[in-house]
Amino acid sequence: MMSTTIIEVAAEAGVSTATVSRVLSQPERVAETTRRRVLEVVDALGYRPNVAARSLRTLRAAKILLTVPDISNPFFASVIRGAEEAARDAGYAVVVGDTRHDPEVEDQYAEMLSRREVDGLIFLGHRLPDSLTPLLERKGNAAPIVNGCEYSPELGVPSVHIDNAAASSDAVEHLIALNHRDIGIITGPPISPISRDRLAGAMRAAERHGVADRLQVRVGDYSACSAFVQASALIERGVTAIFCFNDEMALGAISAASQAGLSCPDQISIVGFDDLPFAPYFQPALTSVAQPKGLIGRRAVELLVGILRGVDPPDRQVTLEHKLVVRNSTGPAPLG
Amino acid sequence: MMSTTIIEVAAEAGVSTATVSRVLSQPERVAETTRRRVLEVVDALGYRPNVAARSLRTLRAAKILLTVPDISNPFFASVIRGAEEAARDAGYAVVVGDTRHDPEVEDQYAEMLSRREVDGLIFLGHRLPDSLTPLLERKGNAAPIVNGCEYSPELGVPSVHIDNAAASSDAVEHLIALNHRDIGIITGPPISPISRDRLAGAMRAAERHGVADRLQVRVGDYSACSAFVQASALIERGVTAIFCFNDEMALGAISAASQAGLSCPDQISIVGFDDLPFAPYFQPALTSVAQPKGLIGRRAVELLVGILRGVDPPDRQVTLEHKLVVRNSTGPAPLG
DNA sequence: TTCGGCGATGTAAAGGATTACATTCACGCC
DNA sequence: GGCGTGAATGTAATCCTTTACATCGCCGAA
Repeated sequence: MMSTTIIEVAAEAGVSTATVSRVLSQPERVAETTRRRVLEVVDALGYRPNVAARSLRTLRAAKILLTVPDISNPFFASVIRGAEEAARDAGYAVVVGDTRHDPEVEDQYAEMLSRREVDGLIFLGHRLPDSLTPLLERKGNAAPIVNGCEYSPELGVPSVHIDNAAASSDAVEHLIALNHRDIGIITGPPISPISRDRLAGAMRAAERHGVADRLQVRVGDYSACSAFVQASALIERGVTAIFCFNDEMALGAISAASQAGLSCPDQISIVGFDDLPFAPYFQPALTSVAQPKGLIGRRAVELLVGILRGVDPPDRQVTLEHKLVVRNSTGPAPLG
Repeated sequence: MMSTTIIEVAAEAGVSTATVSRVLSQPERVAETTRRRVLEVVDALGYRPNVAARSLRTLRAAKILLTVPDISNPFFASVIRGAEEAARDAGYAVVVGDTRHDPEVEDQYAEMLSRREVDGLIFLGHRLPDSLTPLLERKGNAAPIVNGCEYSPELGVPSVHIDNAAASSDAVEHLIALNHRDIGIITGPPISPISRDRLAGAMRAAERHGVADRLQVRVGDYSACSAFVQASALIERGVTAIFCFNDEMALGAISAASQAGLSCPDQISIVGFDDLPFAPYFQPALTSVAQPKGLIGRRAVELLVGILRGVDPPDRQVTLEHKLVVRNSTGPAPLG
């Protein structure tokens, strides 16, 4: 039942536990022959260091917690992958937590940090659990917490994100260039800074072209279902284009358009956000704003690892490039 | 820097560490007044038990590892949610690992079990990492390992799944009832038992109706892209219906049909598998075989927790109900 | 009054790895 | 020959909790 310990390995190899430990964590400090002998015994006995004991002693868990607000959104999957790769490079494992937008669950996960089950936290939502504020105050810039995708300056936490306003502006500019004037927008929940930024960017673009007053804004919740409802309403009010703040909502909007007997892109144009892996396979292929998803994850981890190592990061705010990918769901506005 | 320990709490509250520990883990064994006083101090000092020390002592990590082959597949997201809920009910946290179908990564995650970082493992793929075979041999039925979604009898591991053959058979029966005779199938990788079972079920249904020899089988890899390619080939060979072994591939097939100038469902019918949350929003809304995703996760956890508690599960194989959800991507075979 | 029993609490021994510090030994140089 | 140096290894304290066992009162029964 009880698994082999370092003591048994040491006994079997005829060395002290210290030597065994060194063989495993700082091999260069052990003589070649000894090292080989110890490794043989380790192998023969199937010895695996007990992480609990190790992390008790070292105060390191070698783990990073990554919480996502909705794991069923494939957008986050790519971020997770990028994070895992970077974490592995730095010698950390990633624990993924799905908070389902639930503050209580967020709190539960945050506890893992307080209890030192993980060395740091990357959260992709916009809420920082209350239980972390003491830590944040105590440690200041050294608090091992990083925000990804979203960015709320008031949290005082380093973060990695794109320029959501500019990205959103690009999308609207694209529609305006196609002669659309009556543009509908389906946002995310207003509480999300990401959604606010995107809305601001969209407004700005509309203003630049004098169509701000014709902009029709509707609030969605990032689900296809919510977008279906809102898009139906927008269509009824005569928009010729709809910009959705994520791809899943764009799917709902396309569905609503089809339901209303409008063909996309001939009669209505639809733009999404995130450029999910299967956006090219939607009917029609979706025009969408691409974020460097994997890179966001990677840079967030790098930022966090920097903090954990005690090196002050050059930038506590990292802004990455976005890119509008034009496909078949957008076209010239129908005439008059 | 160092956080508060149980010793400081004990000192502050004027009791022994044993009492503090008991207040936290078996409150009923401590007198009301003492308990209250200790809890106050715990609160005041912001004491959080150190999990490393605890799990070192108790040999329990209170964590379950759940590995998925591809976290970007929303199908798994629902399974993960079900698992998390059940785990929480049982006092466990879930660590999610994305293996990307990579055996090496699977091995790395399996190591977490060997190192006792987690108490048990639920894997949703079809491969059991080699490093676990010793454990499996040693512990036999008591090995804390459960398989979900897939099922390979030869692994000798308990598992939770649907009857994939029957489900697949249902899908083909549906197509045949709509008068389709030239049916194309896009499978998953042949190595996956799930894909083999589904293929067997589809063949059986075709045989029952004497159209087995007209069945055209193509191998996909569960990606929209692979399905696009295979579906294009199938269309060229004149099938009137395509059954894809997941929804993402169905999306690719629809895209291929549209590319080929065929309208779905009028000229070609397409069936998916999994019934993803946004299947209703595809164009056309997708007919798909639904699995009880959340329940799969939940039952897998229950099975695992049973093993961890040492109670022999009533069934080491749990088969759950599937259901064919008919929407607009399937219709009567075109005449002639 | 005495004592068994029981509830509440304390004492101290694990649990397994890391690591500061101590020791040993071989080597080379004066 | 003596001694400093540095590499290789050993000794033992430490990380923080949990828990078996011991202790201490107190109450009720004899």
